[in-house]
Order: sequence, then C-alpha cells, then structure tokens
Amino acid sequence: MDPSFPRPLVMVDTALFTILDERLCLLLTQRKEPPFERKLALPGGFVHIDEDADTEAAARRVVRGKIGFDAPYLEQLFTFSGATRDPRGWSVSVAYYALIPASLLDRSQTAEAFPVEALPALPFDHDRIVAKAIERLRGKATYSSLPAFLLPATFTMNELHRIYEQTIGVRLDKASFRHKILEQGIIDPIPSQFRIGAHRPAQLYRLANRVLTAFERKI
Amino acid sequence: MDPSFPRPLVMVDTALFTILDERLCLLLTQRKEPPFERKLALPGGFVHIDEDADTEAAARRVVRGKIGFDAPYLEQLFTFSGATRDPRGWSVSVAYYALIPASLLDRSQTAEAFPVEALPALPFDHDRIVAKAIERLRGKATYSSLPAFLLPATFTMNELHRIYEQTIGVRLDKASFRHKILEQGIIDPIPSQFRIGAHRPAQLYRLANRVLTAFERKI
DNA sequence: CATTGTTAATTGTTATTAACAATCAAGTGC
DNA sequence: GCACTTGATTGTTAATAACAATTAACAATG
Repeated sequence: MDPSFPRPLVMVDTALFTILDERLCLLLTQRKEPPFERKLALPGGFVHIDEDADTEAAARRVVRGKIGFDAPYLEQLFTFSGATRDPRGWSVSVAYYALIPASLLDRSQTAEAFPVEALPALPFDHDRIVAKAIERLRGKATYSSLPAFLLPATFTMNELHRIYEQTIGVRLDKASFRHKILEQGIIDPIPSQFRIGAHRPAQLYRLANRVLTAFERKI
Repeated sequence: MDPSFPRPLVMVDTALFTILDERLCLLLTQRKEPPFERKLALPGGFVHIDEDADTEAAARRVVRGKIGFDAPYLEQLFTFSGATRDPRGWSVSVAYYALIPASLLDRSQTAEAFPVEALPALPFDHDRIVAKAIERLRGKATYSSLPAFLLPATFTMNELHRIYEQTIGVRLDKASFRHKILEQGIIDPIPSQFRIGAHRPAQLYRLANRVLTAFERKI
C-alpha cells in the first residue's frame, strides 16, 4: 500500500505584501534555525501532516505565526521544487502570497517590511518566489479587485486609485478609473461618511464583498 | 540537519488537452495499480527524487510515458494536497496541464480521449484538477496565443478562429478576430502556401515563435 | 461554360469605450 | 477674502469593437 519511493521535503513559503509609505513592501523574517540562520527570508516552514489539513492550512498557520491573524487575502502562487533549492535535500515548496493592510500591522511588524525594489539578498530560491509573486500581483491587479485588499476596511476613491497605480506601476486616468471601478460594483459608498482633513471631504467606500472579483477588461 | 517531520507523498498529475472532432478533449489512462486499479484517471505518478530534476521534469516524464514525446505546451496548474485526497496517506499532487495537437497523436492514443463535457467519473480529486485546468485554459485563451498550441505547425486563419471559439466557448467576430490576431504578430503567413480543397484556397500560417504570448486585451 | 455553392478575405458603418484636458466643488490656513 | 490643496465631474476627441454586408476564388454541376 505504502509506496516505497523516498519522499521529498515539503514546506510552504509565503510572500506577504503590504503598502507602507506609498510603497509596495514585503514582510521578511529572520531565520531562527540553520540553514541560513539569522538571515532574512520569506516566512515559511514544513508542512505538519498531523496538524495541517492541506498546504493552504499550513500557509495560514505560517501567516498567523508572523502577523498574529489571518491575512484578508491569501492565494496559492506556485510550487517550487528540486534537488538543489534547499541544502537539506530534494524539496517541494508550495508558495503562497498574501495581502495585508498596513493598518492591521503593529510597529514591530512594519519594522520588518522591505520595499520590493530594495530587498536584501534572500536565501534558497526566495528571489524567484518573490519575482513570481510580484508578477502575479501586478498581473491580477490590472483586471481584478485585488489591490483593494491592501487597504483598510474603509477608504476613499483616491486612496484606491493610488493603490492601483502603486501595485500596477502605471498612471491611471482619474476620471476613467472612477468610472470603471464604480461600474464594476466592487465597492459601495458608505452613506454620509467622509474622510475629513485639511481639504474637501472625500466619500468613504468599502468593498461590496470580501472576495476577489475579476473584471472583464483592464482597469 | 535532516528535519524529522513525517513527509507527505509527492506526485504529479497531468491534464492533457487536445481537440478531436472540433471538441476539447482530455487524455485519460487506465490505472495499472491500486488504488482505483483499472479506473480511468489523469496520467500521473510519484516524483522520483533520484531521477527528476524537479516536479516539472517529473511531469514531462509522465507525459512522455503517455504520448511518447514532449507536449508543445506544458504549464504548472496548481498544487492539490491534504490527508484525504489519496487513500495512501497525506499527499501533495503538483498538477500540470499540457496542450497537444491531435495531429501528433496516433490512433490508440486518441481512443483514450474524452470530450470534457462527457468525462467519466474520476478517482482521487481529479475532478477538481480537471475543473481548474479547464478554467485556466479558458482564462488564458482569452488573452494569449495559448489555443494555437492545439493546432499543427501550419494552419489557416479560420482553423485558428475555430480553435479559439472552441476553447473559449463564445462566438468571435471573424473580421475582428483576424485584425487582432495579425496585430499581435503571433503568427506569420507562409509565403505562397495555401490550403487547397473544394473552395477558395486559404493562406497558411505558422506561430511566429513557439512560446506563449500574452495580449494586452481580450481577443 | 455559365450557374451555384462554399469558404476565404475585406470593407464600411455604427456604437462603445478610453484618453486627455479642463473645470467645478469644498474644505483649511493665513 | 484669498490662495492652496484635494475631491469630483464634465466634455471633447481619438481609438476600438461589434455588426452587417460585400467581394474573391475556387470546385462541382448540368
């Protein structure tokens, strides 16, 4: 019954995105064990088959260990594998990426956030994982509500606009953006709630539902 | 050095698509071993860590075992995992999907092709794998050259048109389709080569390069 | 050898959609 | 009051797409 093939190591790694100071950042951890002890790396760990229902549950466990709560958005990214990516042996890493509003993070956590354009050298094949995660994030941002999961529960149209521009990396026309987002119906205005400050009050919005919505066209 | 966690089983499964009689089909195999011996299932097998460089190499090995050659297009689909998906124990299956022109298949292979709307009941969680593979195929077909990999090396514009309609599942305007495809530059006309028959000869085309090309807009 | 049928390829017209630029609105601080 | 800043809207133009119709090139037929 039990197949006699030698089994690979199986782990999960997570790319945790947040926006800090208008810049896309990744949360890294200092490794507590060899190999690469004390180096900064993506949060990850081995799958515990007596504890985790599946690899996504393992990823959620890792995320909770890092930030203390579940990420508003978590998605499987890609599975990396091979004999050489980990010095401990032939391994399989099921990578996930998650989006976390900076408003949910506390001070010590944001201290470990690094802008994606200024990441330190990463061990294992974590550079590849990060590259793929950014590629996926940018790709999905162009035709879905994905970037909204980087914002707190309530936000203004301009905040949403900026977060789309930051994640996609291109200018977006203000009027067109407004039109298309409202047309998609992914957000609802909160009646008589406005962001007040030094300027004209801005209408506050919230996500119409908390699941990812794909658009028919690019934003 | 060696982590003492019990290790999951690691396997690959493949969804092999082809077009037969204008219908999208999947190649299935009759299982030779328990569990589910003699049942039709997706081609798959355990990763051989002394033989496979990574899981993609394992998938290529499985595909070669099924059709005798490498598929023109192969891509990682998703990783399925958990304690219950395989009766042999906590397992991880890295699923791949591939596109294979029917012209490359021989008679005995096409005999094992089933239209995706008329598949037999599949063991394990292969139904989920198939559903996800079809979803991915349809999704990518709308904004990339993916469906072209279901055609032989040379084809007419109308053959390409039909294959897009079949994979996406919607009508596409003939004139607009022609326009957009040529604009993308993914195919080149083969000078003075035409498909002749009972009617007006049709210009033959071939893929400009053999890698997947993503479009800026939907087709 | 003109007629018909069928597929291939093109053209034009209209309706949508997006990009760009400008303008109007509503507050604060001086 | 006035300048300043951000929020929100409007209009004009250009680019695209959808739809319908037409022209082109063959084979088969009587």
